Amino acid sequence: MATIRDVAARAGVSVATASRALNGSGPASPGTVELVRRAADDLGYRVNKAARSLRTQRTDTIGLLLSDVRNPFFSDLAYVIEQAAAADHVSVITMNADERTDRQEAALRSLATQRVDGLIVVPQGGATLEVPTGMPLVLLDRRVDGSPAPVIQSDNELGSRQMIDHLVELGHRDIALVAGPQSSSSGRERLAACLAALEGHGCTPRPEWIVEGDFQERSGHVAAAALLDTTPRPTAVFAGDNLMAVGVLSEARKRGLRIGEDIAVVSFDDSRWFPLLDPPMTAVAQDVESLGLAAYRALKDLVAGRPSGDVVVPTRLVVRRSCTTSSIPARRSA
Amino acid sequence: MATIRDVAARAGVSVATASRALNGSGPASPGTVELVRRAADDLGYRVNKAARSLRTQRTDTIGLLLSDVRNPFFSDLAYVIEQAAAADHVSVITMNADERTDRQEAALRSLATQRVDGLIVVPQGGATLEVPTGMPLVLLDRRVDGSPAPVIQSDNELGSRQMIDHLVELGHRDIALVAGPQSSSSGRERLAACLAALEGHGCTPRPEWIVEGDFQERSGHVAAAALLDTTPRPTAVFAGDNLMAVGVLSEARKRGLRIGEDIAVVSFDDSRWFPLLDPPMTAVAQDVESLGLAAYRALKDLVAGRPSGDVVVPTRLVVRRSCTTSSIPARRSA
DNA sequence: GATCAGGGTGGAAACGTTTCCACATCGAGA
DNA sequence: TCTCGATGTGGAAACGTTTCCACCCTGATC
Repeated sequence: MATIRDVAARAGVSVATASRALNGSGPASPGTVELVRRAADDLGYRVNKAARSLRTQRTDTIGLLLSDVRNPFFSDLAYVIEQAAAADHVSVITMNADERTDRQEAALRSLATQRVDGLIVVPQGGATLEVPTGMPLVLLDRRVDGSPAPVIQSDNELGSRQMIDHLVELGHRDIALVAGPQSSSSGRERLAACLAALEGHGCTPRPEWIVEGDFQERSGHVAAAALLDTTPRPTAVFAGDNLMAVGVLSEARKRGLRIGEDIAVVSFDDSRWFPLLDPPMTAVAQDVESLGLAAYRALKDLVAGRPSGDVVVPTRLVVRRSCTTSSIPARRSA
Repeated sequence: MATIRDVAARAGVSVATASRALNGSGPASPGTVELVRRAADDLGYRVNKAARSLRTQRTDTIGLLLSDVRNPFFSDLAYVIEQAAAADHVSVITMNADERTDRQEAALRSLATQRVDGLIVVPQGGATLEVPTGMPLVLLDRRVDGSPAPVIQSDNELGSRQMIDHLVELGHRDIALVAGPQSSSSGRERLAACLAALEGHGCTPRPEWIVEGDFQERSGHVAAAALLDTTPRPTAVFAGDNLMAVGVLSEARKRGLRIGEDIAVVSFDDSRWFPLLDPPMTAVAQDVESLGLAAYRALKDLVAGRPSGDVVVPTRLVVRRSCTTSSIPARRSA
C-alpha cells in the first residue's frame, strides 16, 4: 500500500507538505494541494490510521459496549450511534458483554488497548466499571453507583407509571411484575416506579407476583411459569423489557391462556414485532433515536473537553390489544 | 498511560527485553518475565495497539460489513462472528451499508484506512466491491460476480425447494413470490430455485405474482398490496426474507385476510419472533451459527495464508401454522 | 532601498512498539 | 584450556504519520 512518502515523491514535494496538503492542516498553495491530491488518487493512497493515531494520540474511533446485540433495543441503538459517528468520520467498535460481567471486563480491556477516544457503555449490574482514567465515558440505559459519567436513559419512572395507570384504568388491580435484574439501575428504577404507582392506586401486589428476571427471553418463561400458577392469578403481567415479554407471552400461550382475554401481557420496550403478535402487544416505547443521538453527542462533548450532563428521554405508551378488559373479575367492574 | 518504556524502567531491564518478556516472542529468563509482568501490572500497562500495528503490520482487527444490522438475521450473524473473533483476541469493526451501495463504498474506504487484517462482507448487489488488493476477503450470504473471494451462504436452492414442495404438498398451486432484489445473488438464487421447483410441479406462477422487493419491511408491504389485488388471488405468498415477510403479513392483516386460512404467508429466514406471530409463521430456517463460524474460519485461513473455499450451509424447513390448507380451492382437493 | 510580515516549503523529531543484530555469559565438549 | 552453541540481554532501526522549527521567498510598508 502506498504511503505518504510515495505520494510526496510522485507530487514532487516533501512529506511534510504532502501531509499538510491532504489534511488542510497548514499552509499549502492551491497548486500544490491539487498536485498532491492527484498523486494520492493515482496511487490509491489511504492514510494509515495506526501511524496517525500513534502521532496524534487520537484514534477517531469510539467503543460501544452493549449488553446484548441480539436484543433489538440494543441493536437499534447501535445502528443510531454508528450512523451518527459515521457522519463525523468516527468508527465504532461494538462489543458484547452478553449480560455477563466477565465479558464486560474483557471487552473494556480490549477497548483500552485500542486507545479508543471514548466509550459508550451499557453497564452490567454489580460490576465495577474499570475504565482507564481520563477516558471519556458515557453510560447508556443504566447507571452505575458512584460513577461521575453522564447517564443517558429513558424516563423509567414515567414509563412505568404510564403503563400502570393504563392497566388500572382498564380495571386491573391484580398486576404482576417481571422485573429486570435488580443489580441494574433500569431494573431497579422500573420496579420501584411500578410499585409506587400501584401503591398510589391502592393495589399493592402480592409478593409472589413480583419476579426478577435478567432481561433475556428465557427468564420471561421462567417467571411466567411461576406467576401463572399462583392463586389468585394476576390479571395482568408487566414485563421489564421486550425479550422477557416474549418469554411471558409464549409461556402463557403454552398454558392455553388467551392473551388479552384470560390475561393481559404488556412490556416496557416496544418492538417492531409487537404489532404483529397475537394479539398485538401494548408497550411502553422508548425513543431509541433520541437515546442514541444523545449518547453520541454527550460523548462527543466529553471528547472535545466540553462538559456534558445526564439526559432523560421521555417514553410513550403504545396501546394495542394485549390488555383488553374481559379478564377482569366483576368486583372491579364498578 | 504507561508505555513499555515505563515498564522496562520499573523492571530494570531494556525495552527490548520487556517486549520479549510480555509477548513471549523471544528468549527471556523466568525471573525477568516475572519481574516485567509485575511491573506491567503495577503500572496498569496496556500495549498501544496503534504502535504495535504500525510495527507489525497487523491490527488483530477484522471488518464486518453488514447490509442491515437491524435485520435480526444479520445481527445474529454479527453476534456469532464477534464471539468467535473475541476468542482469538481479534476485534471486529462492524459497519452498516444500509442496503445502499454508496454507504458500502464509504464503509470499505474507512475499513481500508483502518488496515483491518481482513474483511467479511455481505455485499450490496449491483456494486463492484472495491477492496484494497491483497486484503483477505470473505463474502457472506451473497456472492458477487467475478470475485475470487470465498462465499459462505445458505443453500438457497434447497431452502426454496423445501418450502415450495411443502406448499404444493399442502395443495397450494397458486403461489406468489416476494423475491429479494435481483441485483443480489441470494435474491436471484432463491427466485430461480422457486421457479424451477414450481415448474417441476407443473404450476408456473402468473407474472403478476412475482414481485421484487429489497429485503426490507416496507417493500413487503408494497409487494403484498400489489399481490393481494390480483384476481385470482394467490393462495400462498412466499417472502424472500424475514423482514419482507413481516411486511406481507401486516398488509394482509390490514386487508382483513386471515393468515393461514384465507391466505398462507411463509418466509425464507426464520426468526425468534415467528413462533409468536398470529399465526406462528412457517419458515425456512438458516443455520446462522454455522454461517457465522464458517465465515470467520474462512477469513482466518485467508489471513494466515491458507487457501479457503466456498461453504454452502443446509437450510431446514420449520413448519408452523401460517399455511394451513383451508384456503385452497376445491379443484386441487383430489 | 531596507525592513517586515507572512505564506509556502522541507528537514527532522517524535509517537510506542517489535525485531534485527551484536554482545556477553555460561556450561559442555574437545 | 579453548571453542562452541545456547541463552539472555541491550542498542538501535523501522513502521507511517504529524508537527515543530527554520528557511526562503514575495510583496508591502516605512
